[in-house]
Amino acid sequence: MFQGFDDEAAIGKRLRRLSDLIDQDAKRFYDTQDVLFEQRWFGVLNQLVMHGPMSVSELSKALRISHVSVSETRKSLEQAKLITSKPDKTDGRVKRLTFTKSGARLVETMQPIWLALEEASQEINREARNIVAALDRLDAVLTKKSLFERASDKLK
Amino acid sequence: MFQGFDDEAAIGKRLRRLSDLIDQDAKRFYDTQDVLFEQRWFGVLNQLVMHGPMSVSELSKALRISHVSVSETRKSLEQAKLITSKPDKTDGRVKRLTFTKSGARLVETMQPIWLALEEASQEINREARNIVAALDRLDAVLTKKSLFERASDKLK
DNA sequence: CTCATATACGTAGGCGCCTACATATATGTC
DNA sequence: GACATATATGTAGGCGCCTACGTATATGAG
Repeated sequence: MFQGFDDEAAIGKRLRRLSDLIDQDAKRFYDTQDVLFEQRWFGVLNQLVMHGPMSVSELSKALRISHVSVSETRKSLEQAKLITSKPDKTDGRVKRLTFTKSGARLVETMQPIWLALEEASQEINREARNIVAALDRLDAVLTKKSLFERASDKLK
Repeated sequence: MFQGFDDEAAIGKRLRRLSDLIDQDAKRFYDTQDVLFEQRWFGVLNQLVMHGPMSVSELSKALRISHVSVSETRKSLEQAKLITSKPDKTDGRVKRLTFTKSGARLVETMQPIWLALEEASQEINREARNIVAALDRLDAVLTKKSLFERASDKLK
């Protein structure tokens, strides 16, 4: 007969499931605060708050997601009139995203909500005895040698 | 000015990113093995290997994903002629999924590939100093009190 | 036997990421 | 100045999950 594999060891699925749980809870939280907010906006808006205007490419690197995903988020934010794109003065390829007036107002509105989420995350991290450090380790281990390389080695 | 929040503490995003990294690597690995395989099939096929025929609802509970997601995977597996659904003898609502002949053959073909992925996962888990245990802790902490509840408390 | 409630499963539409590809611009070499 | 290569960004289509809703069947109380 065939061997079954321990689902609990399916790390990828567990990461995905926990991520979905957290996203769903954050969404419910936004909903109870009566704010129209797309979760993927947070990363971009947060980066613009911290660093001022940034390009799609810069945001892609800072957020460690593909430039396509950033571009889609930019589009959505522009449609909601929260940010605008301005061409770079010297490089014709680059557009820099910056807040509109209503974007700045939304960020002001979101501050206590984001602070509550941040504090809740810190509490969770403490109770889980530093899940962030564990994710750092996983990140480092996969950077050192990918699952693909490791699995390929096991087949030789 | 507005406060920026530490992206590194955005636990949900980090979980998602690591999950995507692992999924992408697994997909590349399947591609190099010249097998046409959808990643979401693994969980369902693996459960059927371990437990014999199971219903959508049972799989949903075992895999801890929604019954809709299981139903979509069932549809895809049926279209690939790897499983078939049979009505339950006593409960007209229930259909049980079971392997077809080519499904059983695919599982046989996949065994060394899945074993390689499993061994690579165990190696990663060891080097990351028990990421599985850390995910267990996060699971328990969120079960005890959700992000939603914690964030709601912070706003009071 | 009726009816309220619960459960199983399927479809529609959505979310947040991705790869592949295309177009425009920049850079560096010859 | 020409040309090869690199970079920035946008669109198309896809993946794997989700909620909401609808339909069919089961169960238990009265």
